[in-house]
Order: sequence, then C-alpha cells, then structure tokens
Amino acid sequence: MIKNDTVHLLERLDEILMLKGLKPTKQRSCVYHELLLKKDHPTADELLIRVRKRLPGISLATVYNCLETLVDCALVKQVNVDRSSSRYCPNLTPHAHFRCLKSGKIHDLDLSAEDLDKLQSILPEGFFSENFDLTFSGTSSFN
Amino acid sequence: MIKNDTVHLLERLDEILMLKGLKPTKQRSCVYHELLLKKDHPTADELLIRVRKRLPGISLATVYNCLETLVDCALVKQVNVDRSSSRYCPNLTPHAHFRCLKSGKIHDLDLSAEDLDKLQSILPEGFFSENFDLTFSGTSSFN
DNA sequence: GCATTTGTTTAGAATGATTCCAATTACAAC
DNA sequence: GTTGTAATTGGAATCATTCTAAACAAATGC
Repeated sequence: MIKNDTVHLLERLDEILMLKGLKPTKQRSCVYHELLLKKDHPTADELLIRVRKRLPGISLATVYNCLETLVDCALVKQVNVDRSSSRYCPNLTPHAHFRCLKSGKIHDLDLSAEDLDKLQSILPEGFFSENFDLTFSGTSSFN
Repeated sequence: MIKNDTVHLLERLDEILMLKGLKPTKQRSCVYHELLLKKDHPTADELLIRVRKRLPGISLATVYNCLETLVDCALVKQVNVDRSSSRYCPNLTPHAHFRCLKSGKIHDLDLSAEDLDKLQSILPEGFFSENFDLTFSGTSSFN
C-alpha cells in the first residue's frame, strides 16, 4: 500500500532535498506542510499569512524561495492564470484547472488517461509536448 | 465569399468601435494593423517599436490602451504564458498555443470541431466553460 | 569544542510589466 | 468658433517578484 499522507509527503520532501544537496529547513517544511493542509490554490502572500502562525518570523522572500525550491523538486505546481499572482498547488496528478468567474475560486479537474490521450491527440506532427497547461473559465455549481 | 483580408478587418474595427461608442483613432487602427501584418505574438513593447515606424509619437501607455480596447472588442486575444509579458494575437479561430522551449517561439495550433469536443468532454458535471486556455510546451521541429 | 565553509534566511532595495493620473490634444456637436 | 467628451501622452505609481548584502545555521575539518 502506498503511503500518501501528509507525514509521508513531508518525509519525501526531506529525502528529495538531500538528494539534490539542499538542506531540509523548517521554512521549506512548513511552507510545504501548509500547502498540503488546505488544498486550495494560495498565492505567496496568502501562504505567508498561514505559515506565520507557526513560523512568525518568516519573510515573504523566503516563502518565494521555498516555493521555487518545491517547484524545482517537482512537489508543487505553479499555476498562472492571467496576470494575477501565481498560485501554488501540491496536486501532482495530471489535472486541468477551472476558474469560476463568480467566486474566483480555482478548482482542480483531475484528468483520466483517456483525457490525457485526447489532449495528446490535439498536437499536430512535429510538436513534442513535455507539459501542458489547461485552464477553463466559466461558472461552476461547486462554490 | 467572406472577405477576410486586412482591409476588411480594419473596417470592421471601425464599425465595432462606433457601435460601442468609441472613436476610431489612428492609434487603434495602427496597432491593430501591425498585429495583422505579422501574426507572431508580439508583446506591447515589441508592438510599440513596430507601430512607431508609422506613428513615431505613440506612447507605450497608448499601445496598452489600444490593445485593451481591441481585446474588449473581441478582435484580439491576450496570451499569457507563465509570468512573462502578455502577448497579443489577432487569430480569432479557436486555437491552442505551443511554446517551443528551444526557440521561445509561440505557435498557434488550430483546433478542429472534433478537438473542441474533446476539450469539452474533459469538463465534469457542474462546470460550464465559456473559455479555455491551452498551452503546450516542449520542442517543435518548426522553428 | 571551535573555526570554517556553504547554503539559507532576512529585510529592504531594485526590477519589470502594467496601470494610473493629470494635463494636453483631437474631434464632434452645437 | 466654442464647448464637451473621449483619447493620448509622459511620467508617476503600483504590484508581484527577484535581487542583494548581511546575518544566521548547520555540517565539516581540525
């Protein structure tokens, strides 16, 4: 059975950091922990406020640094919608985003293997995609 | 037969502006014209340089204003990839974007009705999309 | 144990894209 | 022609993010 809970993910962070020659600091751990706790899509500012409950002295620059590290470690995805602040998301399963124009909320839409095939099939010859970014906007009944 | 050339599109701009109670100015016309001339995906800066060949006195603020108006008139799409400068695109047919990680170029990928259906089919119940934004990144043999 | 090294965090300054603002300018209607 | 309204302009302001230099912390070698 695959352990997939917060504790396990936090351990995994430390392992990955070590492997990359980076240090497992409490700032990195807390930023990641806070992201895992509430899987909405917070901005760096919002995350700063949450993380400061545990680490009152942490700075915004550090939150940005930690997030950059987490993205480099492929533990977190950076979500950019329009030109507003980047949002960060610990959901690593392939998914699209849906932005509700009424509530402003961003929902994850998990994608099946079939969905992924559909997306791949859109690519014409000569284009090789490593990554994609799919964001719908409209209205959702799940606010 | 549908007239679809630059002249026609420029006339259409003026009509749409009039209908919206906005004025058909030479700045708006030139910015749109320049976008139609070379269908790459210029940023506001790049467009400023091009437009200044005809309208040497135009300011960056005006280029931004004109682009905003064009986007409001649904004649131009604003393309945001990551957090870099917005790019502007006069291609109104439904399409996705492909960013080549080698050349940095952005290619339009035109989408068939079938492709659009595939995208729609990704949406779960309760989500109603008015708009989508699909950007692939990877490598392309068309540089 | 203590000094050294190296990576990390911090606060504040700097940057870059975009928007705002107040003053002109350009038309259009009277 | 004067008046009114919207558009343009240049520069200032804003916002998110990155940079910088100094302080800090943890690991290593002595």
